[in-house]
Amino acid sequence: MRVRLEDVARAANVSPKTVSRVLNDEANVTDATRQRVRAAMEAMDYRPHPSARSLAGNRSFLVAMLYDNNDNPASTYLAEIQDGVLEACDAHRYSMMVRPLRMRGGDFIRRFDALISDHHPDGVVLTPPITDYAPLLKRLRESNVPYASVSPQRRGKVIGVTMDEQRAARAIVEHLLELGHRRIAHVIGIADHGASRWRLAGYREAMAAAGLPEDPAMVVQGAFTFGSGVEAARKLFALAKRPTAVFAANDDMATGVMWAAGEYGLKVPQDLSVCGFDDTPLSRQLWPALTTVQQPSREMGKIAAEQLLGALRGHGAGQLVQVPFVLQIRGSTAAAP
Amino acid sequence: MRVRLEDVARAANVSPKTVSRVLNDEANVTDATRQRVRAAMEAMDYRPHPSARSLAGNRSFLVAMLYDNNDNPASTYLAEIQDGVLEACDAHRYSMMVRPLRMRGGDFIRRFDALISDHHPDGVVLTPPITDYAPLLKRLRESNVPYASVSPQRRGKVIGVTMDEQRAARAIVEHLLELGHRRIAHVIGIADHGASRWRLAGYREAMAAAGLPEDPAMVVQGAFTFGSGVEAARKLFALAKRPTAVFAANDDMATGVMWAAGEYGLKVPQDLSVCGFDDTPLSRQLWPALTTVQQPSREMGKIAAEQLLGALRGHGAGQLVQVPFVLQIRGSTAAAP
DNA sequence: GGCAGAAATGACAGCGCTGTCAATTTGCTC
DNA sequence: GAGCAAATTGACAGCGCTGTCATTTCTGCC
Repeated sequence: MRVRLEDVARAANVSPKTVSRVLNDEANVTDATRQRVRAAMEAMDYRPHPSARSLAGNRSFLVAMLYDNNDNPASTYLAEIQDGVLEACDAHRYSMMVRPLRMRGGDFIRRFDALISDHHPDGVVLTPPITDYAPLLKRLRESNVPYASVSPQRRGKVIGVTMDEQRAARAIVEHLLELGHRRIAHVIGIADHGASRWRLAGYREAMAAAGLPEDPAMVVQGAFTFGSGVEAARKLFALAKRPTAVFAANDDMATGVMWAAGEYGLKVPQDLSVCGFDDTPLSRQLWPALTTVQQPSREMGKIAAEQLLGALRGHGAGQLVQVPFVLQIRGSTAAAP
Repeated sequence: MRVRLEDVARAANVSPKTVSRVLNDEANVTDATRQRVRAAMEAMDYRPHPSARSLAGNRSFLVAMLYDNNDNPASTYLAEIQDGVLEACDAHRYSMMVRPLRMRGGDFIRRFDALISDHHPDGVVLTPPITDYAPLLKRLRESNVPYASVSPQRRGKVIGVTMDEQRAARAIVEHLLELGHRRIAHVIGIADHGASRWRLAGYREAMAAAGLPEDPAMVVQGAFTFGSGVEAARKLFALAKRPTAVFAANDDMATGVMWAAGEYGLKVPQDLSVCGFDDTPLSRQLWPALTTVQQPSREMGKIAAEQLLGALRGHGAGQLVQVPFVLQIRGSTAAAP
């Protein structure tokens, strides 16, 4: 039979309420009592019943991780974040639930509300691009549900984790500049994603700092997918003065650019340097391997969840933590021809 | 304030217990009453409190999806299964929780027990390679937790979903044979995964049926990773009589084979045909794109969860459903040189 | 040693449902 | 229309915890 809190109380010779206090790390328990109760819990392998705790205490010990399954980034990126979030939740004895929330198609507010009233999460972790949907953020604040973002965002009083995408993008373009490239193209990601904007801004910043005027033909719209990278590259390669280097806003599009280069008989990196962003496993498996920006996704998920849980448990308000990026210079970039 | 079952009961002019009966689709409620209660629920946007239901009814409405985060297959594969499982759970108003369970390192039984007593899932969905760990399956049965597998397994009285991997492997090797290949190599996956065994069996079957004696040098061990594919291929290419075609047990290893081909100056598919298994997104993004076997992962996750939920809700015992595979013939295979 | 105030502990109700079983209504048969 | 079994409905306790508030025990201080 299941060991209940009451059983532990009897074994430790205290009232159930005191065991509850120990369980929840509350104040006003002498160290001696706390020890005794802890020992009894241990000895009996006591496991509190989550539903009973939730019902009586009016909290669920549940964190929901939201992602957009419509135009989400690479699934490996999400999987890594998920792993990190899960690790943090486990450490704090919270459960985690993942929830897709399609942002295209209007009624996401209704679906979000349903999620909240169906599952009662104590907090929510937002992943890109959901982090960029202002109406949802507004709704989150209205419903008074604490949340943390794994996000390129860095403004406002948000808690979670971020990376300086603009500086990373600038750094990778500077790498191309150092290799002697001047005609450097950029393939933009989905327009309304924050990530796209910051990566573009970093590209522009680097080009401007190098004294290169912006050539509109060198900046083409993509959509974060392989196919969109192929199409964007075809436009670039059809130009009279084609670029010698392409910085695509993510690895999938960069892969598309490399594919298109093959079509046009351009050798990477001899004729064309290509770089991406994200450091997906794919980027290492290409030939040549892709120069890209690595972000510590797993760690970011973990940090975001920790900030959220810290705030939930009243340990301060939660921060917006910035993590470093790493430039992964690999075979797809070389000196300008 | 929250709408409770009692409120619905008052509105529909019945007892709380009757509302509960309607909520749980129980028998012995007249159609008229059922209608009335349903209408009241709808009108008040009633959402049962999961913890209260769980506590009183002694079930959690929770399905746990287990995966091995040690040597798991491609994360996209898992992500797709997860999506399918989630879809089925949502449809039946169950929650889903994903749980990594590292199989290397012995104490997975203890960690599994902790998972059960911490979260009380009503059922469990197993993904490869967890499906192959007999001790865990034994423990599942002992603890009386219903489970379904997404699995290459096809023997025994298991419920879930399966694909005929052996026949698929045979089919892809037959495709190579039809192209005129005779020296066909196979790169095996992690030895104790069921998937590896069946894919190898399919390879052997096809070769034997074509009257080709098995050449031990043509069968090399891999580990489902890109790197292991590279190494395996190097061994094959170093042979005096190198293969004209390689069938790798998954796409990641096939990608490694293609990489190694580049190192050796072998053109794919002119000098070497390569094929894989899984149809990961990666396989489409290579150049040339990879010939491979597509399995409907998302659908498989959904079916497994549906079988499990059906059994949980007493609609029969649950089946082992077999889904079809699709051979994806793409640019990486061509006539033998 | 006695007293006030703070700290520790406990009693008890109740969170929102469902299981059990009793009470009531319905549908038949004669 | 009485009598009986089956179907429907309801009363009530209780799932395992925590919130509230009352009670007891411990401090320090005069």
